[in-house]
Amino acid sequence: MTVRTRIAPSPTGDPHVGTAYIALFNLAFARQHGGEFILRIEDTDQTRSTPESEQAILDSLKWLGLEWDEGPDVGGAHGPYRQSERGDIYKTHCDQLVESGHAFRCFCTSERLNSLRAEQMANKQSIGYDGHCLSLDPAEVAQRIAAGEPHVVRMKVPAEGSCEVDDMLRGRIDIDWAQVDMQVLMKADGMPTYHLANVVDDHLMGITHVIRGEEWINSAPKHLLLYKYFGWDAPALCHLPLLRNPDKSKLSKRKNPTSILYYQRMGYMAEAVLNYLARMGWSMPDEREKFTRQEMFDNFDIQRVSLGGPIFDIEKLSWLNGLWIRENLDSEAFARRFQEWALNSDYLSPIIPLIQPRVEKFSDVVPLAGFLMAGMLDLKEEAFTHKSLETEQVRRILQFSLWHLEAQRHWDKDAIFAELSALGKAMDFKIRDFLFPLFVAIAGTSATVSVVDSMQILGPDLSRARVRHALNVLGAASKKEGK
RNA sequence: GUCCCAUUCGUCUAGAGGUCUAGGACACCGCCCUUUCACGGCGGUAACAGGGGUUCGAACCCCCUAUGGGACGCCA
Repeated sequence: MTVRTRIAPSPTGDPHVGTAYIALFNLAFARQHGGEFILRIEDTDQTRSTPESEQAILDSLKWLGLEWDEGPDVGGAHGPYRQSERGDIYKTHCDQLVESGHAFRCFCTSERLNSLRAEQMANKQSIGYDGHCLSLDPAEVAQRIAAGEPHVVRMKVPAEGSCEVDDMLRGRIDIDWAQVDMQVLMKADGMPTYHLANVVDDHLMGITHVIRGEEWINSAPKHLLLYKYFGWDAPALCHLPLLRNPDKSKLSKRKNPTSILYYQRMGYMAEAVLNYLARMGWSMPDEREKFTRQEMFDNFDIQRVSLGGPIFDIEKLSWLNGLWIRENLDSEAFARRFQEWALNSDYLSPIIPLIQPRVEKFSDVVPLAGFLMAGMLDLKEEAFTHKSLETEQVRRILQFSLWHLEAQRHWDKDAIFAELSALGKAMDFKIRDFLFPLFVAIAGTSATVSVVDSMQILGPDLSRARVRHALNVLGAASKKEGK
């Protein structure tokens, strides 16, 4: 048995806890059945993954104690096998589908597709490709290809009936073929879409079980149909519930820290984070809350997964982490772990040049740089009083900065500074005034080291969380200055 | 808008027709322990979304409604 999941690196390079969640259940299922677990990085678009973002997610999963098997090299154009020289397996398979009449070439422009969509939206029809190029004359197709006209390849879909999707947890799900779009398989640039790549290399790699997030249920018919077109056996499918924000929407960084790096920086133990993730939608047969990775694997039963989307509750995670710290670490281990967390040279070396010029005694270090080893700061509203800024302006600065920080893709100090200084200028503040609220939000005081350096060191999620916290301390930005 | 998935205390969950006056955990409240705080111990508040069936009997099965979420890209 070979189980796999696919992960997409985040464009910002932040490894998402949802990814770890899915990976954990894949691993548990595979180990429970003595099978392999294959992890593939999926990014045929290549807009998300860079060597750094891929490494970041892999490192985070390792930190959590998750492991995976290599699996065979099937020569895919992407993923960990991107380096492969074995040629384009997707093009070959795609051509095969065109020849067998299961797929067709489509020359429609994106303008036509956009207006089609707009029209369907206006007429309240269901949205999808209208089959415009479905029955083009083969001679014409050949001619247009020869002329170098850009085109894509789309899969054909049955005109009527429905697709039966068998989900390991949900049983049978019927989806009408009318709901299934004639999915693009091969893009105009010659890269496969996720759907094609997914099916082709899963088959080539001998995948027997696919455990993925709930958001894929609707595309399951496309995948199943492709297996059928190729004449291959489809793997068993399992769709796990999605982790949620406290407002029940899909867990997102706008509302929550979602990066594994954040939990690392906050000083959670990997064992506890993994333990907590395991409790999302799953429970031990004896209902105990605290258990190790191995204990989970020994008792794992995927049928015990509950389907309601669980809300990621940081308070309970913290409680669990406290249990781990108190019960599983003796003084020596605690000392070692703490040292690894706070005083390792990777973390410390970028900090030293920042603080060394500003201290007179070693005893100045903790008061000056302690905020770089803290979680949320204990801020008071008074800390934000400034000689020339009104409270309302402080709020606006923090709110706008937060929005910009949330959108920040490359989290390094130069990029952050460029972004903030442009924003400050646009809002017509002097840069030193503009930065003041951010100093307080990030460091608790304005008399400290560079705020953008600090943000880089703290990382995006923790920095954003602190700015968010500062806004909470100041009250909602909309609230009018009355007192 | 169309389709799909879900719905047990505020939150995570146990519960596979009778053992459910629904159990555990987090959070919250109270008491005890304690020079403080935390830890720990004990106790408490708090839920089967609503309505119809099926059945001798329903949290559990079926239908409808409601609510929440997800999907509808040459993203994954």
